[in-house]
Amino acid sequence: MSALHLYNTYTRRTEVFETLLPGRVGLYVCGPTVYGPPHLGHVRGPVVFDVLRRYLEFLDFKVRHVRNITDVGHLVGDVDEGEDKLQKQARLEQVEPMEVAQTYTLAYNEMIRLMGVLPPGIEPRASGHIIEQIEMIQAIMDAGLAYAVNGSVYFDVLAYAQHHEYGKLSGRVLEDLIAGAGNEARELEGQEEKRNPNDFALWKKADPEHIMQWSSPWGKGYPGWHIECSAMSRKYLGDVFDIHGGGMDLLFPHHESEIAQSTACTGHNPARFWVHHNMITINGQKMAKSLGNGITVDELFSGKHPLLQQAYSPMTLRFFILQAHYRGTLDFSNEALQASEKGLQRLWKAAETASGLKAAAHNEYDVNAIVAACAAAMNDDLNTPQVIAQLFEAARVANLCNDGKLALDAANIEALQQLFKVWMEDILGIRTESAGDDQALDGVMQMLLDMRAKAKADKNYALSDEIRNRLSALGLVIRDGKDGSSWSRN
RNA sequence: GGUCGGAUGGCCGAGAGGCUAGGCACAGGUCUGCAAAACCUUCUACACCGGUUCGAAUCCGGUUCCGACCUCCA
Repeated sequence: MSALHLYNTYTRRTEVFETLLPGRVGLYVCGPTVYGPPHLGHVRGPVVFDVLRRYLEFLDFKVRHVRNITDVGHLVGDVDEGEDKLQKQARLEQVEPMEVAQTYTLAYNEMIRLMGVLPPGIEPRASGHIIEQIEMIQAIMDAGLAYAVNGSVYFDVLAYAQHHEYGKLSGRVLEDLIAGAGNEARELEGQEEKRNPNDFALWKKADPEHIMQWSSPWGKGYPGWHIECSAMSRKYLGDVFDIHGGGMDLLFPHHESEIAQSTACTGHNPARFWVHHNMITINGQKMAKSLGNGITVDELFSGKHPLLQQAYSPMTLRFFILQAHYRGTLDFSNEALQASEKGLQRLWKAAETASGLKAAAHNEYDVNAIVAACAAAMNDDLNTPQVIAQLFEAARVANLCNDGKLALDAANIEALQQLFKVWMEDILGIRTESAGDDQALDGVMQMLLDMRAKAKADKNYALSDEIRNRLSALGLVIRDGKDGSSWSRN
């Protein structure tokens, strides 16, 4: 494909990506609710949309990337009678809600930074945009599509549905929702206040003991979950913007409600493209805190979890995520992670090999064919697995050339080097993790390698083996190559 | 129960009417004091039953199994 195509959940079709304004892209992505340590599932979205953002920038778009932090507003919804998620956690830990939010916001950002995710241009917090949310709620009320009851405000789904489609994004039929509404599962707090069980909260009245609360025209309270994204995306990207992204589990009710809120307020679906990534599963099941099968990112990086056979590096995780298409589920397993780890190392080595290739007078391989294939794959709804397959083809070419089995001229060698730089590093964001940043250690290791080389030259194998074995016991592996030895942490 | 999506070789995962996905593992080879590593080569699969077609993993119908959403969720 010669132009970027994206699957639009709203239309259920793959469409040519066209921007509202020439050369500019407004991209809003739903960020995490920061009430616990980030797990594997939290990290897929940031990586997927980081690659989208990088690719858009590669295509010379100026991207305004907004990713929010939800630090207020989620209702627990079950036995806790609408208690705010953040507040609940805070009570357990005996700290301020904002302290909890800050702790996990920092943890989240640190984890994805390690994975090479570029920071968004704007990272708004829900708690910092209460005024905007109140204004938006007021506008929806002014439009006659929301009502206040006893200090809370609810969105009037039935009134809205008279003039707009409700349920299109998530493929839901309102009649079915109404029919299913009587089910036993719907015992939400405040249900008796609603005109219709499908109405959702825009503003919730807070009890006096509720720590997180703000003044509003309807009394002290706090905003509903869905309104924050509507208010913040509108503030920074306008009434209508190009791409709204998030996980598929947010389709309903979150994104459906966002569309309803924005439409009620501005008359428009806020996003031209709705892009959703699929879930990470473990043994075929969604990873979720409530299911107790979550592995935190920190546990993955340290290897400290019963399900983990070893630690996996941040780039291994990134590579693992990108080896699957973003709209498919991705099943976690040690075997799969280990396969990614090895494949990634092969790519890195090949990139290094490519940087040292010597040009031949004639040429036997057209590297630009690989480049074209990479572009076609990305344009086809971000098919990163195919881009990676092309990178492995490039690795093969680099290795063959290095072995003298394939001739490349200067132009093609240059193209090959650029291929790794542009497609692997810049666009997929896969960068080398340096084995040791410790210069002293590097120096010591080089000294030992030199001494061992001398021992080998003297056929003193007892000594050379001792050096290798003792380093191995320390977790430092020596590999003998054709052009000398190298080392790495196991 | 409703809505939607899946079932691909030992594992992970692309593709989508005829043409190699790719990675990992396995096997063979090159290299090597030994070992490891690295590199090259190889391995031909699409849940089941019907149908459409010159031709189906890919389209249609049915069956079985799995998952997601419908309630907070990346």
